Amino acid sequence: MTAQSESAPRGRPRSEKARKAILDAAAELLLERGPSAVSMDTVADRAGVSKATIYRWWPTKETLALDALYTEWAATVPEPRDTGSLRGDLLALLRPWTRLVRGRPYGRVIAALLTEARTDPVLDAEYQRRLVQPRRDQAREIFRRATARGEIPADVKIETAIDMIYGPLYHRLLHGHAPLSDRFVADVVDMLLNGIQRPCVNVGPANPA
Amino acid sequence: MTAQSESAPRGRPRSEKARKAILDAAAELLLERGPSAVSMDTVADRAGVSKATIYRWWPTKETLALDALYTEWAATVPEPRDTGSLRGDLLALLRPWTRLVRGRPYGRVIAALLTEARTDPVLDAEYQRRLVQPRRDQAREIFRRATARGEIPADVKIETAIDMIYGPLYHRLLHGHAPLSDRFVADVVDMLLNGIQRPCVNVGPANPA
Amino acid sequence: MTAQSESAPRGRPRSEKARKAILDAAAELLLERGPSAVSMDTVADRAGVSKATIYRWWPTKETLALDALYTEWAATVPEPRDTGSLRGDLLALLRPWTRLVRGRPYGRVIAALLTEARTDPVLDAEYQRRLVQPRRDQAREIFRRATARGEIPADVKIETAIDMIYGPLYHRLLHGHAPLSDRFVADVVDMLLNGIQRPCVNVGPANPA
Amino acid sequence: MTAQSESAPRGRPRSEKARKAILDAAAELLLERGPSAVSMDTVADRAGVSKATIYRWWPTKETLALDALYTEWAATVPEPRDTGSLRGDLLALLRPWTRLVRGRPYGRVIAALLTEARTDPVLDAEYQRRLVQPRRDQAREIFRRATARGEIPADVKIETAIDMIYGPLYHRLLHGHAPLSDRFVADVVDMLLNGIQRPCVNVGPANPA
DNA sequence: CGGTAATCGAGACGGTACGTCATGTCTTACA
DNA sequence: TGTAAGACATGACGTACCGTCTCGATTACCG
Repeated sequence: MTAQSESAPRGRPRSEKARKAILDAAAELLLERGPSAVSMDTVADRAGVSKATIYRWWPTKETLALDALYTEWAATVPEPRDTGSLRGDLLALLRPWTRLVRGRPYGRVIAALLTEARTDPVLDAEYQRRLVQPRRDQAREIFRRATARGEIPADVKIETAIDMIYGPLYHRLLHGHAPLSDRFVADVVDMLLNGIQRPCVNVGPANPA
Repeated sequence: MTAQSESAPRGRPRSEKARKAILDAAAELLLERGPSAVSMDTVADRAGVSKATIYRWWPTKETLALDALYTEWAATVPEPRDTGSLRGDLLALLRPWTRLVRGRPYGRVIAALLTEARTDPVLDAEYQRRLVQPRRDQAREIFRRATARGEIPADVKIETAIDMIYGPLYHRLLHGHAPLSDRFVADVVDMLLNGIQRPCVNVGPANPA
Repeated sequence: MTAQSESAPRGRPRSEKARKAILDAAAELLLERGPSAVSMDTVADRAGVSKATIYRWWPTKETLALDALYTEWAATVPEPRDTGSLRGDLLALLRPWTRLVRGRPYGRVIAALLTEARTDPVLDAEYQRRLVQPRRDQAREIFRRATARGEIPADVKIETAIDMIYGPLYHRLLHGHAPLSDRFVADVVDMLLNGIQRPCVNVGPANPA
Repeated sequence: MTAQSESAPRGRPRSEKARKAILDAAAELLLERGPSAVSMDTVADRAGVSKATIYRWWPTKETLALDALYTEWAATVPEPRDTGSLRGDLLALLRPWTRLVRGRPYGRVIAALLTEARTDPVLDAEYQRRLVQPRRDQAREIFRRATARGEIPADVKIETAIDMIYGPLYHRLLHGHAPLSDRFVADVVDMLLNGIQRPCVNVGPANPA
């Protein structure tokens, strides 16, 4: 028997059906008609739910959007495994993400969340905790393994390196000035690993066979 | 008789005073109270101008915001000169920009513009033309000079390299997970130039004294 | 079990307080500052009510004006009783109405309603139903009693006779070229009853000397 | 030769073409799309004329509407001649008018003018002078002739009698509750002449049985 | 024939009101 | 207590007129 930390819940229990309908409606609107189409009225209407029920559980529509996005992503993204090399690990982390992100107009959704997060510290914290940090934690672990393998020096600034990876990807996602192709992902990884400064007198290619 | 390129402007001429008042009011609201505070009513009120006058010249408030931002930036940003090395050129380009951008909450403003630009192609084109491309043109020229100097191989993918520079910077600007310090800028540049992969048997440091 | 003619009213009930405040504000503005002063913004402001609340219940400001006017009049106008003669009945019907109408600038209000009613069939129907027909029904009943009494022939065209009564009254009300005095009302009634064509060799009591 | 009270008119003379175009456009809009369609912008646009030119000569759009209406009517209405009897004179006066008025939606135009005239004394005076008094003058003259002929007693209140004629006609024109037919006009005239009160032992020819 | 002066077109301007829409709160009845 | 229904205050939206204004261009006269 497990300890029941919750006191007995009185009254009508929360409707799981309503919760799902709301998140689904929000995600659908978010991706198909853009963040500006996510009005509480529209979500309520489409979810067949009362507006009060939404406000009961989500304080703002951005919170709802974040939750909807998280629900979509959490279900989709797998945990990458150790491929044996830094390059391989990074590609294994980034490729699925870029493929997910390319398929639908996530750029404007994330931009909308960022707009609000830059103003609302509570939303910001939640955004960081749920969408940003998990990815960075994965990357951090990958760099840690690379250090352990001796692929990179111990004094490499990991946080900066992570920004060197995700920065260019988000840049294209949000600015849309060029496609977020698999090729681009590989180039970003290789540039970070090897640098661009004149033919390095390295032994062998970036990933020694 | 000289060719008259302009046809005679008929009717009352546009009020330069009103134009400035509107842009100033928009910029002020944008930076002090955030993009959501830029309502046409508020701008009109603060600029002492009729709403119709704003709509006469700016179709949407995002267009206005973009114009206001551009006006601020165009006046502020200097043209960087040739420092003699790729590293020096990049730092000379990026440091003034990061200092400008750090000083005020530009992150949310740009995020708001991006949100709209991802949906409205007309705004997107204007955003690219006025805020994105000029910076990228500068960076492209810098990399071209570096190639000419022999600092970097001719087959380096310049566009990707530009994303490797601006990506991390915009990443911190927009996500705000870590500060956009001068130190960070230097680290980004150095990582791009040298890579992070194990001690390279280069001749000398990145910037030979 | 009793028949429940009303289905259970769901949701927040309509605010009776708001309804009254709106009608009062509208009537006040209508009569004190004229129909052109009845803007939705002004009514909302004066009633301490949201504009959306007004639009929720009244589709146009003319509908609101009609409702406000009806509310004022319905409360004021008594049902006339049988005085025993056609002349007495007509005077008993018309005198209270002219006194009511004289007291305040109803002319412009009715003119404004008519302007709109001549264009909008829906408003017209409502205007006829609530402000015109009740009066004509009263007059029709009076003429019917007079026919029964033998005061007037059975072939008198009642509808025309009603227009002969209300026409001159409305004419002075709307055109304002001469006062709508009690004297005028009596003269209109007498002219209708006796005609103006040379001294009639009547025995009758229409104007007992 | 008459004395020229005007000093020589300096400057560019008023454009007769513009004047006509404005009045035509106003009349057209007034009758085809209703008084609410007569906006200064629309008239200016349709007349191919600058707004300033309209304001130069007409202070308000109601003044313009009145002028437009008067221009139409003045051209249309003939002066009735003496038919030899009061009844004939009245019918000769009223029938052309009702036919003119029936043909187009004048009701709403007049209602709109009245609405404004009840508030604006200047417009009211102009309305009375140009549209009301000429008609009443004609009617007054007709009644005067009837008195001279001995058709009606000398003590008949002429002004009231005129209201008994025009009142019912305007009533149907403005309220639209019944058609303004030739039959109705004749009935109004006959009711005024003979009264409705029981078969009068007249000798007169008003309604020869 | 050139100067003076009013009118004309075009159209920008500061306002006010329009009617709609979204936000977030509330009140009620039902589950 | 949670939920559906829906009324409510607030306030921005984008549009349409209002009446005023500032231009340059036009068209008379008058010296």
